[in-house]
Amino acid sequence: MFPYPSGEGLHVGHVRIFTACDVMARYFRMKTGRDTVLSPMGWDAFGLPAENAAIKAKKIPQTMVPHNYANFKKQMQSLSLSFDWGHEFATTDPTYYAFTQWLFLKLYEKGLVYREKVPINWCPKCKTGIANEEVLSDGTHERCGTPTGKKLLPQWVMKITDYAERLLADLDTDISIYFGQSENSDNRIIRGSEGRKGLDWPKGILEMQRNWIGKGRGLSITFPVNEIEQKAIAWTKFWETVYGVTFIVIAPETAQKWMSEGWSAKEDVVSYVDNSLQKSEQQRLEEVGTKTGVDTGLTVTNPVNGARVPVWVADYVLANVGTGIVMGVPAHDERDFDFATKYNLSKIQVVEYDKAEINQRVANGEISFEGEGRLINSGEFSGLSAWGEGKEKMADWMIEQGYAKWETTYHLRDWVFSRQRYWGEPIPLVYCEKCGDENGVVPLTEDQLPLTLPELESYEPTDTGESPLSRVDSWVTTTCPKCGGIAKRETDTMPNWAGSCWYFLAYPWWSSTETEGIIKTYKAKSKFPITDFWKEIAKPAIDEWLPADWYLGGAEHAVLHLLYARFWVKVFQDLGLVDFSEPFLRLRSVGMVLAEDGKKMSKSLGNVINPDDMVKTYGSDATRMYEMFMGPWEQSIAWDSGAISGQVRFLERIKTTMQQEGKVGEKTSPLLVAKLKTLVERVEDGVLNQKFNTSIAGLMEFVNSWREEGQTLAKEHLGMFAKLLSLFAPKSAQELWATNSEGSVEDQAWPDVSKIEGIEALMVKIAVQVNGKMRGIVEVGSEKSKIESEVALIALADEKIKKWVVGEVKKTIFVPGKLLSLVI
RNA sequence: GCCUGGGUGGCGGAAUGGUAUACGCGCGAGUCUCAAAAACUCGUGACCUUUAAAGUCUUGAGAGUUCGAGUCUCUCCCCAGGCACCA
Repeated sequence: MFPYPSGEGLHVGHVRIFTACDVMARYFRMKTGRDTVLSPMGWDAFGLPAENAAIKAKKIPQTMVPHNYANFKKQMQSLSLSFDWGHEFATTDPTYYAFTQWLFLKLYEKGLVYREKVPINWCPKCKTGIANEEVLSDGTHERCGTPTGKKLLPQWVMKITDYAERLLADLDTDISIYFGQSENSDNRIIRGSEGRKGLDWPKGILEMQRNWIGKGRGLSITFPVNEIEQKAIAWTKFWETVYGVTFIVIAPETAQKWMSEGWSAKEDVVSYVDNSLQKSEQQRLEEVGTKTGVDTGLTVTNPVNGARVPVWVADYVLANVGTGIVMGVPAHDERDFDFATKYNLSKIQVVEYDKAEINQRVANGEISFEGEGRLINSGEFSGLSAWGEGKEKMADWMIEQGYAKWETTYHLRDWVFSRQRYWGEPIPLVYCEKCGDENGVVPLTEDQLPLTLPELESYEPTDTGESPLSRVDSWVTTTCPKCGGIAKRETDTMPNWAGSCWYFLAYPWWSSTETEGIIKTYKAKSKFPITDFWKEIAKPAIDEWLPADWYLGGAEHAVLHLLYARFWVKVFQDLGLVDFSEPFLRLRSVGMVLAEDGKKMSKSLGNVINPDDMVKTYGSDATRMYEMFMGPWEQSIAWDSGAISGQVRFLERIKTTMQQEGKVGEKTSPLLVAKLKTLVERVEDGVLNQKFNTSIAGLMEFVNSWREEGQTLAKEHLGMFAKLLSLFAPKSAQELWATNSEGSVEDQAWPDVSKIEGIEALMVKIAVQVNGKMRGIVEVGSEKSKIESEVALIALADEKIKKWVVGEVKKTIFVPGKLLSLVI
């Protein structure tokens, strides 16, 4: 995942992610060939943090942002991160965002972007509307931590809900279909992913996406309202309790809708609804648990038994869950129980439980209970099992009778896409009174892209929800692309997710030196420059490289970037712009690097570790090694400034050992031949499973063995070791390589284990157990170690073991070359 | 409440059902030095024991499967992250 280049520079957390990327890239280049690897880097540079920092510094982001990413790049290079810099770009480059705008227009033309005046999440500090995904569960804005509110504003919204089902179902995409598609497929290593169903992503992130999409299958049951022309359609997964409905609750939003459709509600209902709708997200969250509501005076008829029950309005019913109307079944739902108890509404038990105590308390109206039991008070269904036959038969019957129908609901809401801020891609739409659509909108044509962001001296956001761009008359006033008359530009900008929704599609064909020029030539010769460019240049490169085999980054994007990018890719697939439905086949999420005190690193706590200082003090190799060694890569871990000295010592020891008399020679000692073979596999295994700490431990063990008295390494094998080391410590490895060989170690092929020649150690240690307990170790020749009778003979002759073998050996278990277990 | 990870020495952690505590940090002793640092060597889970040998115990708790369990099964406890008035 490309970083957001803040003014503070690289964080040690970035170093952890990008070193891992680098280690893997270096490994694959050696293993499968330089031309099989694309390991690019770019800058996600639009958006709030950069803009806020620029405002604070009284500068313009256009000059500040390039300065920031130049610094990031310098830091990355000082860490020997071997990205393919020829493909570098920033999302803020006009040539880049011409494509972002073009892709936006593609979505627009497909009818997936609509304008609506809706109450949206509003951050009062950043003074902009934000998406649902950007509001944390405590109601604060994920960027700045400010409590958000609601604001009614006309917004551009993306219909991500149209793709809800595919976003959910494709999590189970068989990714093996993608291995084997590209030209480089023969070389792609899919170890660890074979036979896997679904995206090879961390379980937790898959689960978070499933929860966020929140598919629910249930019944919509229609309760006709007696007093006015409305139907209360309640959605439920627990329709088997429908005979227990003693009231209906509607959300304030639903009440408002009914009022707008002609219901003249009582004064207290109107004020309750007004009041609730004004509550901020924060307030509503604080009030969870204390339920309030008002009797509307309306009643509905329960279709299943003709019972008339009252309709209440209460804000514990959420408008965006199901239909915004729920059945009140206080005997079998905790929330309904609380509400009914508070307002003295009746309770009817419709499920009887096995546990007498629970059953009695439900019958007495003392508690609610949800669980499997037998239906009672449920007409012809009484006596059937509540979650089995009863549930099934009741559904069939209600549908047959026309009381209910199946309905699948999703938690996912459409994506609010406009931002009332300056530092984002301008939305390429204009308003023309003459030829606009129902909203007055005309899209720009692609030869007019990029629509560049004007440079402004003052671009502070406003409290009114007006974009800063709206203050720039000269920019806002334009001509209509259709009729040529006077038109006004859209002044909202895109969220910073826009650029990151497709950047991975740009890497394969982007050239930091050539793309701008090529686009110019396309513009000169074609009315559809971007479309033609995509077809002729971008698409073939995308076909060759994507989807991405490995995607490494932080878990904080689980339902933000990772959801949005999947959505766009699916749309692009439908538009024929790409040929795949999932952008990232294998995702790995890095653990956080915490400060030494175990807290999050932050300027205000003064506990930040700066990678530049580490490089200066210990060197880039030791810094990289330490970050890869400090713990399992996917796990959060606190920085330990003492422990990095271990890496410095290790790198130093390699050099001093090499200089010692007799350590490098013509032949490798038998012990080291065997160890080198396992080391190659161990390093490889650690890299492919992101267990870099074990790879490094292996390298250390090998050096420890080499340092033992009498152990010699042949020049050839020392070179092999240098190759392994080069993944983690490229500079030290190159020094080592250069002592005996020409060229650059990173250009070499990965060692082939089967070609490691030399005599291996002859003696093998076999563990001996008696009745399952370890009782000794015997050394036998490697040939004999594979033969049970030979090992048993030696073991039983061993004094230490013999004394535990009292009586007859009833059974032996033998693992060739490893273990002998005797059962007495 | 639900979901997903975890729980192993003083610390970070390692271990296809087969020698638990690899590797590193720290700590202790020693070598070198006038001295210190660095470097190097040795030691370092607990108990018993003057020491050693030998032994016993030990991977959150308890049970089970197995010749053999950190690893598999069940019950429970705790920690971290995510979701949640989701009907």
